[in-house]
Amino acid sequence: MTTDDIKSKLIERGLKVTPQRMAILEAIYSLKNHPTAENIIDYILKKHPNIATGTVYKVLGVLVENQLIKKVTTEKDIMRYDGIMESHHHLYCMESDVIKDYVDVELDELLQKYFEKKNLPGFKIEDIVLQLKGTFDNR
Amino acid sequence: MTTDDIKSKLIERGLKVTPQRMAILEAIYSLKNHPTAENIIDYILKKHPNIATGTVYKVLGVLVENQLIKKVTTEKDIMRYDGIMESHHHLYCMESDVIKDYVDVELDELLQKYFEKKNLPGFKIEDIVLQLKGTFDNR
DNA sequence: CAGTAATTGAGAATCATTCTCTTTTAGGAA
DNA sequence: TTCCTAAAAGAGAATGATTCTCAATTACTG
Repeated sequence: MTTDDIKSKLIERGLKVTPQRMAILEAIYSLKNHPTAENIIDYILKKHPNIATGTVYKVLGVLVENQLIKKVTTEKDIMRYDGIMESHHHLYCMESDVIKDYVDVELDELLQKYFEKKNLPGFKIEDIVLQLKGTFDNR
Repeated sequence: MTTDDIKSKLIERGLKVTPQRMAILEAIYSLKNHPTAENIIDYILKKHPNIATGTVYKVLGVLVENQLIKKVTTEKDIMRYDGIMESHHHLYCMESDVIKDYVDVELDELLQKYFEKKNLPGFKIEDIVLQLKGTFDNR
């Protein structure tokens, strides 16, 4: 993911390209494990000492609205963010709060077929998120 | 769900039976739509004008730890609570924040079988929660 | 019914997030 | 390129959910 790639993503959505938005997107792509706003701020401060906390939250909101990133919720009351927009699920470790991406095309197809047959009356599904809660055995 | 039923649940878990815990559990069972702590406090204040906010949060934490209730997360940063412990999923309406329970034994079996075969290396699944995000058509 | 550890109340403290308002800036137009 | 304007960012106060502290109260044990 180059700087130009990131810039293109913003332009595609009709968003102005600002250094702050570039830096925040770059941070989300670099930081693994679904960073919190705080993680992102810490990361960015190295290169942009003057970025305001409020700006980070504002930009994150804009990026979510424009579907460049996703919010990820856990049972902790801190929001986390995910830069991967392809369909995937999450393995959530309740002990360590680690969230691992879980891509499973076969499962997605299975679920899609299942819900095509079993129509949910009055509800239009837009996204199916499977949260697999558990613990990582080994390290 | 009678008062005695609720009391039994507390005793089963080895928890002391206090009026506050009784009232909070009763509130969660009565309030539909996965109440927030605030919803619960409002509900309880009618009968228990002196209950402290902090107590409600503390009790909610204890009830979650003891598996009498579950936390439910949405993209809003307010925690919601669920008194139904049987396996079920959620239809989450992104427009109205309504959360409807979705019980589907067939789906649970399908998922269970699927993950029995497809072993996830290094991860022990304890709970599978499907969040179906979308919108309710009518109403 | 007394003793004790657990629980609660009251309110301050914390911490993530939002808001307000002023200043700055990106990007289109001249 | 330079100008213009709406959009974005900065600074820091405000908000609001949740947690913490500590003294007073209470549920259960014996």
